[in-house]
Amino acid sequence: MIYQRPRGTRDIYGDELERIELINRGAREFFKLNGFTEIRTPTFESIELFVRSIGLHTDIVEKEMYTFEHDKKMFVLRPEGTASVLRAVLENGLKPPCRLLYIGQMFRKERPQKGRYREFQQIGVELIGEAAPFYDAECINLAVRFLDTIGATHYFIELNSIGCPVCRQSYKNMIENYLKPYLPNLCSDCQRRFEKNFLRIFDCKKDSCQKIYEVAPKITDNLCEECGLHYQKTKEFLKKFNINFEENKKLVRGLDYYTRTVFEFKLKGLGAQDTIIAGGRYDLLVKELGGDNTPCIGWAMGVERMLLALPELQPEIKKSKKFFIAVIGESLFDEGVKLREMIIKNGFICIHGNPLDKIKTQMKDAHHYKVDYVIIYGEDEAAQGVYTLKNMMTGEQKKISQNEIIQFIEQCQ
RNA sequence: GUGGGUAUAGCUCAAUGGUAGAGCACUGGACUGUGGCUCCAGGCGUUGCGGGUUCAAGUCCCGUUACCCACCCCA
Repeated sequence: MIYQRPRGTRDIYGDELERIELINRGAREFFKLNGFTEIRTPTFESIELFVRSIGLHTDIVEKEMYTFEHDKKMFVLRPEGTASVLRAVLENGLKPPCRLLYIGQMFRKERPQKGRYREFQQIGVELIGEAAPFYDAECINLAVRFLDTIGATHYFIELNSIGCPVCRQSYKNMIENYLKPYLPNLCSDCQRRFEKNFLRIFDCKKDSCQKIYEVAPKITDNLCEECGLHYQKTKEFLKKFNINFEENKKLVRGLDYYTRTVFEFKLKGLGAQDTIIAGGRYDLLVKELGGDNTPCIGWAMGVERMLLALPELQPEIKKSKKFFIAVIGESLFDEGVKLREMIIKNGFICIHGNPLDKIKTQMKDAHHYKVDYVIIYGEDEAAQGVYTLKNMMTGEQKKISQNEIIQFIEQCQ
């Protein structure tokens, strides 16, 4: 093999592509009906946009993003959708509140593993300019109902609140004091997280660390009054929506702009990357990007991961009947063209064989393409004014008139 | 970036250090207007790549690349 696709990329075709398109179409339809507008932003943006939104976690920018320079400016293949969408809202002067849907490829320079690729597709929604807890619940509700329409079921929802900068700061003091005696017992990763991004310690996968965190105070239990109330109301609305969720007080986010509600939809049996939808409230980000104070909430779904987990739960893709026209001899070509037009007009798939090929070759082609019916039209048929219709499943064939074949195609399911 | 596993025909995989094989797929024929079934015929593939050990390496050793899984990270 001389050429190979780059690490972490995939060639998508056939049934898999059809399933992805089915989900995309489903998303457009569903969210349009729920008052969303689709937005398509550039696949690359100025690097400053993401540096600004992600903050001073510069190692993410350097290690995890595809960057390139052009005309002395640095650009980056977008690693996520939210920053671009907010930039577009500000740049185009869209007036909040607005509800936006995006569908597109994202790029992250991570080492690939199960359910993690360097180029992947996300479907995401953002409710921009909505502060009330109802919208936290509504945002999750929309995800649930969308998953319903695409036939996904075996997931569970984890919910938490990580508060605002005020409660986070006081919680930080609390947890620092609490963990100080345990610090030497934590793994080296956790010791680093403790310094750089302390909420992330709860993501540690080591039992020895988790044992300590299990009984440590959680931010969820130490929210300020407003954040606590917001969380309470969110949960009440979720119950009114009849949505089952598990509170996970160790569910956190890596970036600072997240506030209050965070949630993930997870699937068992997916491997280490088991989150199919991740979302949360980000009340600080628009201001961070230079806009007015604008509370927002949204989520994004990884489409490939979704598909990887639920191939069998995809709604059956309707297989349209497939015809093959085997015209024998160039002089009869016009007849085949007419037949094909009629078949396609009726919404069926039709492949036209090469009229210069022997019938045997054309039959083999028909078999190769797994067609349902072959219509043979050669000298014999032309002389008798009929067509030979062969059912490739049963092997039966019969000669029928032009009217009969039109009737057959029109009644074909 | 770190760790473990894997790498043999188009695909899925065999081969106690001793001549590289099978199934499927593919091509042709039996079958000159009929695919699938049956039968017959057709594969010297730099065993990922580069070194080394050995009389002898797909097999052992070192390096390297790619893939898979996990860690880190996760927007």
